[in-house]
Amino acid sequence: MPKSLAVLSPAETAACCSPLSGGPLSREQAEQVAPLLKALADPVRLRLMSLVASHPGSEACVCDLAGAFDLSQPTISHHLKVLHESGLLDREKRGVWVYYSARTQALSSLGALIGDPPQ
Amino acid sequence: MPKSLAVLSPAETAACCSPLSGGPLSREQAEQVAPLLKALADPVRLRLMSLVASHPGSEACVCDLAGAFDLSQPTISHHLKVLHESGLLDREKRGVWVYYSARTQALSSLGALIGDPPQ
DNA sequence: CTAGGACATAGACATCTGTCAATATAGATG
DNA sequence: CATCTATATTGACAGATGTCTATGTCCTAG
Repeated sequence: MPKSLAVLSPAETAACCSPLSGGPLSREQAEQVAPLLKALADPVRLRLMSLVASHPGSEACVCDLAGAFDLSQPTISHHLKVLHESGLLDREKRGVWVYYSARTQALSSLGALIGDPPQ
Repeated sequence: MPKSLAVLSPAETAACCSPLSGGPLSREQAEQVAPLLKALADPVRLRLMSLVASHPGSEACVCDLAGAFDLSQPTISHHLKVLHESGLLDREKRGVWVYYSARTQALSSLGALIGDPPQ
């Protein structure tokens, strides 16, 4: 049975209920889920998510991430902001550093919506 | 163990191997997967995919789909083309009608990459 | 062969997106 | 306070994207 949505973030409520082949998505559902996919649908953001998610504790400082790309610091900051605002990354400041952590529940809900078989 | 990729379509090879939190994606991997997500990352295309995937036989004629949207026929045709070219929909002409069918294996590989736990 | 219907393509246009350089903010340190 | 370092914000700009109208293609029916 579907669990209660009351305590879930937007990212989770958007993707928790009905796999793609389990029935037509409503316009409202589609408009909730699409921004999450859009946030992931960029090679840089995909790599950022995978870098964060595969770090110990599923969290990483910006300084751990930026070096992996041939992009300016503001560009990395921009992509992290997109992922954060979509609800896929959490953000926490510690001293001078900012740590981003993966919302693994949002990711798995999203994966389930896209890929899980009907039942 | 990872299955052989030799017989899989681009859509499947892109998403078959390594869940997001299982290790950093390479640039090449990210550049293969991102276009699939981009194809799905639009509310209209999400609904099209779910409409096709939940039709009997996971296939539907354009004429079954267009009525569900308040958009012009060329716009629907455009979105179906995007989904087809990304490898998420197959396309088959039968007489006057064109049937699109969901590549469920591509969908589930993609879902697994995004959402599955590390092991 | 001609006409009609189903779908695709072409071209136009406004909006969105990814990137950068420049600048701002804010915490740590001297 | 003055400076340094880590990160964010701003503004600009080229290119991608979603939508439409107009038109083309291809099959089927008379």
